[in-house]
Amino acid sequence: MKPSAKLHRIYTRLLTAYGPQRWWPAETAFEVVIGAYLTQNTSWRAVEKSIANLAAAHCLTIDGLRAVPEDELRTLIRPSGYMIRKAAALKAFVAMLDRDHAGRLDLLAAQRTATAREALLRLPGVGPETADAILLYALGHPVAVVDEYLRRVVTRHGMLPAKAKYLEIQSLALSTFAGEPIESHVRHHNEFHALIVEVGKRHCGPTPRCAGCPLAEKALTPPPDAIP
DNA sequence: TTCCGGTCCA
DNA sequence: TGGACTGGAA
Repeated sequence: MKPSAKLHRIYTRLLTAYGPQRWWPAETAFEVVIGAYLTQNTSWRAVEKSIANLAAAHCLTIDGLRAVPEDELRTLIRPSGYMIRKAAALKAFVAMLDRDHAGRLDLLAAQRTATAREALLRLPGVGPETADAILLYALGHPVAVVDEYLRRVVTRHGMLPAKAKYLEIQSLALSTFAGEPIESHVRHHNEFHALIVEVGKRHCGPTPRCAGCPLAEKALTPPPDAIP
């Protein structure tokens, strides 16, 4: 089976097993941006604590984040770790919005996908995954988010070699929905990444735990007599 | 100790 | 390509 077809099968199987994930868990697009920074190599549970701190301090908005002193911002986001570089990175994001987009997230979102992605990648603390997460979940652009979980799934299931790069994996993920209507791509990529994270947390950690995984090969490839 | 919904730099 | 970065939970 072609890798893109196999990945599509994985998508439908995860959707059946887990149901829609309703991502990204946030009230506003800007809160998505903050969460995307804070969750870098950090559990979402820890991020929720920081988000609660920021909400209480009215720092979940652009104006709030611009106004808060950086040392106070560090204290607020302490639960999710890397407080020094993440505080500086969040300040740099607001500075970029102010300098290039009149302090408005929607004007950044209005840029072409490639243009917005380059602008994001120029920022400190934004690598390819954070850039794509912001593009997809905060700005509504149809891009695939590649994380360590997806890398494990596609390599462990033999769709790509173990040394596959970010762009190779992203290219595979993009091709998975190439046959779907263009207007559905954002929705599919949204759901797909969320489902990959879920199966990753449950089964595809550094050491795989395949027992009960909806993607276990037996479950993924049913015997011929089970196919109508 | 290991692991987090990674990024950066030598 | 390997380590440092940060704090907290299991």
